[in-house]
Amino acid sequence: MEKVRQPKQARSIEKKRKIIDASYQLFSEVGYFGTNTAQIAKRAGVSTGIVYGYFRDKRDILICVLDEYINNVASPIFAVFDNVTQLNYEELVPKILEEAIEAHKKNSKIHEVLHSLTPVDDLVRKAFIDQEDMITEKFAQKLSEHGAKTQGLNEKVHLSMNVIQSFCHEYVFDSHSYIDYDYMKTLVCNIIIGLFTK
Amino acid sequence: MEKVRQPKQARSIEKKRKIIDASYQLFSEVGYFGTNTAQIAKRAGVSTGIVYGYFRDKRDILICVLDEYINNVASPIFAVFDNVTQLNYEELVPKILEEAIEAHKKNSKIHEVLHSLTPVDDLVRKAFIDQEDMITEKFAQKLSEHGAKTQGLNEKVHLSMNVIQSFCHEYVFDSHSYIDYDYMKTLVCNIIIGLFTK
Amino acid sequence: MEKVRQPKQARSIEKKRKIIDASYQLFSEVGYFGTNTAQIAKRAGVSTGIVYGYFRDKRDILICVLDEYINNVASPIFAVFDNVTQLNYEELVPKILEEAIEAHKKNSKIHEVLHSLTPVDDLVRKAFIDQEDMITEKFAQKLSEHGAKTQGLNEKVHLSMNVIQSFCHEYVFDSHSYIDYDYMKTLVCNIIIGLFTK
Amino acid sequence: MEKVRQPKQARSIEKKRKIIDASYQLFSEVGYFGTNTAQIAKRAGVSTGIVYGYFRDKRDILICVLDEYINNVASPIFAVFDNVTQLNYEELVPKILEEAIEAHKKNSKIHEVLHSLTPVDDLVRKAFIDQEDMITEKFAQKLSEHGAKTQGLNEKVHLSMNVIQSFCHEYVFDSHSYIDYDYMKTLVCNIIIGLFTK
DNA sequence: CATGAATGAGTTTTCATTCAT
DNA sequence: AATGAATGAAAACTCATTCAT
Repeated sequence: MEKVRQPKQARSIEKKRKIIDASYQLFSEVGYFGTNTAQIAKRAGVSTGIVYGYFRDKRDILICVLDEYINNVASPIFAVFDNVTQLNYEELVPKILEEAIEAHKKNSKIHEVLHSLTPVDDLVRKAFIDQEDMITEKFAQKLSEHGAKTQGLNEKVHLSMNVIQSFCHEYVFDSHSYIDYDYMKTLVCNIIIGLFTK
Repeated sequence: MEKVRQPKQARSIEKKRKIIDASYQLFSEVGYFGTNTAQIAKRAGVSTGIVYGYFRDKRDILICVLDEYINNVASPIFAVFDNVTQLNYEELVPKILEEAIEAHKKNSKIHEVLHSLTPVDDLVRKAFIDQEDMITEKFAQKLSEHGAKTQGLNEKVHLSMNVIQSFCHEYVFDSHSYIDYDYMKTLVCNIIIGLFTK
Repeated sequence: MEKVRQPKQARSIEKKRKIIDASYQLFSEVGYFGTNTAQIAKRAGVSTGIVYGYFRDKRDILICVLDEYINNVASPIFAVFDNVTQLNYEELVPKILEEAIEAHKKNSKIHEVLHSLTPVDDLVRKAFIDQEDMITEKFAQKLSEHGAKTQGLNEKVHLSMNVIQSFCHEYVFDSHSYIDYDYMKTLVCNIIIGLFTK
Repeated sequence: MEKVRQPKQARSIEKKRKIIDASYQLFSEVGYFGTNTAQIAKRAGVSTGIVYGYFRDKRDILICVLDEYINNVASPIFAVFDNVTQLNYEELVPKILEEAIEAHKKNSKIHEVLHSLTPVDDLVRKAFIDQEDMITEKFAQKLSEHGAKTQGLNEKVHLSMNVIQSFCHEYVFDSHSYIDYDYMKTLVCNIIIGLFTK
């Protein structure tokens, strides 16, 4: 017996959107545990009751926000891959890095919040692992399609992803005054290019 | 007027220790928001009331757990640096990496939990930034003492730290079946060595 | 101004029926407080809104279910009385008992649920009292028509009804393994026959 | 992990008592579903929070009230049995009936409310069945100890109990103006005496 | 210092009822 | 008449913090 509405009509879809957006914002601002359903409803401009018309419970909202986030981040990255026609690392790597930075700029706060639930919610943990798997797989496939040597491909791709991720985090939060982030950026590019060309 | 006792006597210090240890464990197991003060008191073998004799509030416990964690992680790393007498990267980097992996094995769960609070608690955020600053500074200083070229030293050190951190995370959680983590480890070593020798 | 529709048209009457039937079932299954109006509407195949077109509120549905129940139980009993042509207790009493058992088998669950509301709803309480009054009166009248001595007739009839009721309850729920319910049935018959013939 | 306090100290026991008493009253007055935990706390003169210090949840309170009720009713009945020295039905039956009426006078309201939960809560149902079993067994045993013929003893005892119960209910609620309850009482006595002596 | 019972504001969630369409 | 989304008051329950002992 499914209790949660599967909104078909435009109005309903829009309202579900509003709730997800409100939650997305609030989770970004004050975290999951710092947000209550009343705030979500208020921010979304709906009543507390209707929230439970669209979502089973608060965690269900979290899962939807998570999906949203995964999409937001994955789409632009995949777009980059899709536009690759030939393997010129000197060109490709910086492009991916820029894209990743953009994605981080938009989503870094929610990323932190969602990732923070990883130790405490298995579904969230799994979602992050799956996301990494997907990106790694897609990237590795692209590379081998274009004739990259498969020696340790998965490991190289995955490691590159990690390096990019942690760099983006640094770059976006910009917390260390003694770091020249643009210089760091070239270091990161060189590392990754080196990984695949040597 | 300071309300929170500064325990001088051995018995008091020991009790404060017990509370911190209990919290450390519980936070690791079920997270900060999944732990309540009654559980902490029970695990520590003290009354709920006395917890507030040693700590201003729950967050104050968090801060102490954070300090504890910072020490646990920083000490062995610093110890490695202290034992360095000459700059042989081929030797030094793997040693540091092993040390970092060990530190992660012991502290990965609490690390995740504490780090998860950075988006929501400025003091926690600052503590993590400071920790990174300290490690970076100490490492960079050591390197320049031993005659490393200072060209982009901070950036290289910081980046290395990031790479090591994210690798350790991967290594410890071991979530991706298609990854040969030992091969990845050599990749990481080579990257870092390359960073400082080319 | 009466808000609740008095449905005149066939379709409307049928819809009201469906709602009552759905409620009857649900109340039987999970009780009055365990049933919500959304479930009723769903089971009846109507919208939640229209329920309030036919009923003032949830209690109003309860009252209608109660009426339904009263009819379901009273009709067969009265039918038995109507078929009585001469007073042969040895024949009549077992027949009534069988009829009562049948009525209980069909309605015991809803009976319990509705009766359970007597301490909390005066109208429900009154309905049960009225039902007993009606049955007692009808029965007593029948008996005096056929020349029964009127000495304590009401009391004897009422008591018989009580005995039958509690026995039927036992018989239907069959909760006590050490009881031979068929033997008990003969005891009950004898008691009642004795009541009127000695 | 037991969360609910097992009060050892006088003060605590007394407070648990107060909560049970308040619930007993409120359940009697407005039913289980008509009572909320705030009312219970208020009536008991405690905070809402502490209620959950003594009881797992609202149903746990119900179970305690049920135990209380079972005791209240069972004790005086058992007391009667214990004082029986020889089997003089003409004497014994009226005495038991009087005792049962007294018990009903004190507990009829809560009896109705608790019994009303029978269709909806298996533990409550079981408690009532067990209570009947206990009384039946105790009574039957007493009778056979004193040389009563065992032919259909359980059935006779159980049936007597039912008759007494339903009569007491009638007697206490006194809902039917056309009934002479005292005359009815003699009928009941005669029925039961007849059951065991013929 | 220490206890653990007590507080009560705050949280998630439900549901009878209303209302725009 | 009919729909079903929307409302919001109220419910059960939690927990950081206080306080009488």
